[in-house]
Amino acid sequence: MGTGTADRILDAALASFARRGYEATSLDSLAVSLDIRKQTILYWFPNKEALLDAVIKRSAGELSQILEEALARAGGGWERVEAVVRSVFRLAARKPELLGLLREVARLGPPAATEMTAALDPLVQRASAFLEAEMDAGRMRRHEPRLLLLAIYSTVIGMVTEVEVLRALGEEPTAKSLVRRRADVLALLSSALRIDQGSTPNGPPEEAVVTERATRPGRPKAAPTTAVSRTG
Amino acid sequence: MGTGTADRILDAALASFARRGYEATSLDSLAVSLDIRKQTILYWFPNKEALLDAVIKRSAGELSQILEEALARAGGGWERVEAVVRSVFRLAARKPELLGLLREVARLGPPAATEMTAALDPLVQRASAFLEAEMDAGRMRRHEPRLLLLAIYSTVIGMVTEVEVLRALGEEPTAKSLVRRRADVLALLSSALRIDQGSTPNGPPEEAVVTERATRPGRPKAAPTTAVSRTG
DNA sequence: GGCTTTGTCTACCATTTGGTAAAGAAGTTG
DNA sequence: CAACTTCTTTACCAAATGGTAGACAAAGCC
Repeated sequence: MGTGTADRILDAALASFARRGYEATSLDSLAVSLDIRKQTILYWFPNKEALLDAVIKRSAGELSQILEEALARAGGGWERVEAVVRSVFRLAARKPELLGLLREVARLGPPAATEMTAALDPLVQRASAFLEAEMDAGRMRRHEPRLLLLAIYSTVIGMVTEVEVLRALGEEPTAKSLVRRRADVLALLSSALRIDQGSTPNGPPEEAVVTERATRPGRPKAAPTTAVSRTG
Repeated sequence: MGTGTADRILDAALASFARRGYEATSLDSLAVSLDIRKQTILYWFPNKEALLDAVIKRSAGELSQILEEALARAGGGWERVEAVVRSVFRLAARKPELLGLLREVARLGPPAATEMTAALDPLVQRASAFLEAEMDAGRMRRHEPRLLLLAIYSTVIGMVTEVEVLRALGEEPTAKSLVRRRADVLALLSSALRIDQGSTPNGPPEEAVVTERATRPGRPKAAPTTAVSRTG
């Protein structure tokens, strides 16, 4: 990441906006965490909202770049869905703030959300068109593409950012759990969307199974001790 | 809802916490919207956090009551999933604040989330056990029950509360759109989870989706004491 | 009537917030 | 060196925030 002051501020702001929320982040606390004075922040960004805007702009760029690259590497058909999902999960491990910010901005609404929306719109359009094409080709079950996209978005983002709900379900937010969640999301999406399940038996469901095996050999739902009793 | 001061405060707080968020809701603005003084709020609730707690307690109770009733009326098997989803969508139309609060509390984390979690835990346990039983009975595709639950939760809540994402997708947050979304969610979940044994007596899933005759005939008189029209 | 309880209010207050003004400090350039 | 630009700081500030203390009115109770 950047070494310049502005970049350091953006990093800290991104982290705090994502984890604590925009309103709950004060310029002072941000400054303290960076060991600078609040006025330095206000020198680089005229006010708090401008800071948020800058964070959104940079993050949206990074986000779409990551997804674009994943798509560029990916093949066609279902592979593309998988590539995107994997990218998001990788991001959840490597830079969860980006996804946290996405969630926060969606909560904040306009004008913040408008900017994020605009930046990610090309990807949304591509995804929408892709889903429709897949349906037309008979490789996916037919649904309203936009709503399907929202369902996929919600599921993946939920699996990755809904820490409290995960906790409520007795799922710890560890790296190992993340891998399991990824496998499950892919399996779930596959059974929800794919139509070709009968024809190509072994090729497609590949990586998900591979990574899952990597977690632990004997994990067949032993359900040790408590099912769920997280009442901390 | 209640006519007492405490109840009116709870109503307004619920609405504002859900729509604007906890931090963005000031006791003063709340008081203004109720045409009372801030100190009256602090008379009934010792501090802001206690107010949030009370809102959560009441809302969690209402929420679980609604779901319990829906489950009590519902039959078995897939019908139960449908009943719950329908309940949530009905709630989204009739009292969206409850779902908004759920989302907000999940964002806030402990201690708020802990309370909500505790209150809804029985339902979570039932749901989890139910899903597992359905899988064991071979009526549902096998997945990790808790993660499946999270996926369902995320999808439904997303469809209902992610206003900004909906807007980004070109989906207007109207009542008509809500009905479409409900149909789509049910169809999606159906194709994702159900193992169709080919002996479905009630026709294809799409039909069953539209069965519910909407609650058109009689609206229950005048709205019971508006739940905060706007806040300064 | 007096006395206490209950509920709402006015009057303050300490802190925090985002933000302004302007003074250094540290180069860069003429 | 002096002027200028770039960056960071100190010194303030007005508004808003959550919260305390206590006056005041209306009941209920003896």
